Amino acid sequence: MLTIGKLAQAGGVGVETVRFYQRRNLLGTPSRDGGIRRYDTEDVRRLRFIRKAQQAGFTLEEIRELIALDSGHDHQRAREMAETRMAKLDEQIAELQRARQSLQRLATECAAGKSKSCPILDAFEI
Amino acid sequence: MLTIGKLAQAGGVGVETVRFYQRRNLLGTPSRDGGIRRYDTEDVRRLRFIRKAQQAGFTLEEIRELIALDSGHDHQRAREMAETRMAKLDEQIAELQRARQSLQRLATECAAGKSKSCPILDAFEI
DNA sequence: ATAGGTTCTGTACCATAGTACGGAATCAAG
DNA sequence: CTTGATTCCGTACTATGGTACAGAACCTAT
Repeated sequence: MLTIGKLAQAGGVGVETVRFYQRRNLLGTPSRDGGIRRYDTEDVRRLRFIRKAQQAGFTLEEIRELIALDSGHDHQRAREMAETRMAKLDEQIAELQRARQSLQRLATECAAGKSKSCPILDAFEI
Repeated sequence: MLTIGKLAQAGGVGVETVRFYQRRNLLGTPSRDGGIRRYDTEDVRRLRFIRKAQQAGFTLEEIRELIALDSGHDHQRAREMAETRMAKLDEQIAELQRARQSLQRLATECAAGKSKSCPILDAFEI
């Protein structure tokens, strides 16, 4: 059984973050040993789940739902959530690529120095 | 000369947003007509500049700096900022693509249904 | 036994980019 | 001239994901 500090260390997060996840119901209510929280390896797994899911772009609220699905073994809903998230990721990627392209074009024009004024600054002004 | 409401409308933002930009020094101090702010077409251009630069991924703080550069005609610094932003965009795009790929892999595996448990839920648990 | 590190609780604060609201004053239209 | 919209100011609140702190209690090692 781990104290909050050991759990945080094992999960690569801060102690306050564990307490924060607790408040958000991302971690179950731990057993107490004279007031002090005691965690097990399941909690470590849970903490790592949260970090991996975050990397996949899920919000903490979505992660809370995924955890609930895990208990209910609802594969269907999990697939749906993954697909929704992928669609969002595609949208975000496309948006960033558009931004990147227009910025690239402007920087190139600016480096070419054909116009008197800087196109990076100008371009937005239209 | 425009009132704050007309300026907001012209820039496609809310009145409160204009006041917010004012507080953040993204818009200059407007002239007053008996206490009431009066804006000109330059302010409309400025407002549109802000929105375009936001689309390119700049934060309001960076936009504040770009506006200062515009006054100082500092092309060099503007190019640097564009390049820094592009590098950040590349990083963000790569990160999202990694997230997308691992999610895709998981969803495909889940649909295939070879394993008893859902790989979307499992995969994070390792 | 005592010092220093952890943990407990609750609340407040950080950044980011706004949005909302109360109450007073003023402006425009009928 | 009155009604309704707009503007003023300051402050507080939203969402997201934490981070910090105060003051007390407790745990561990010397």
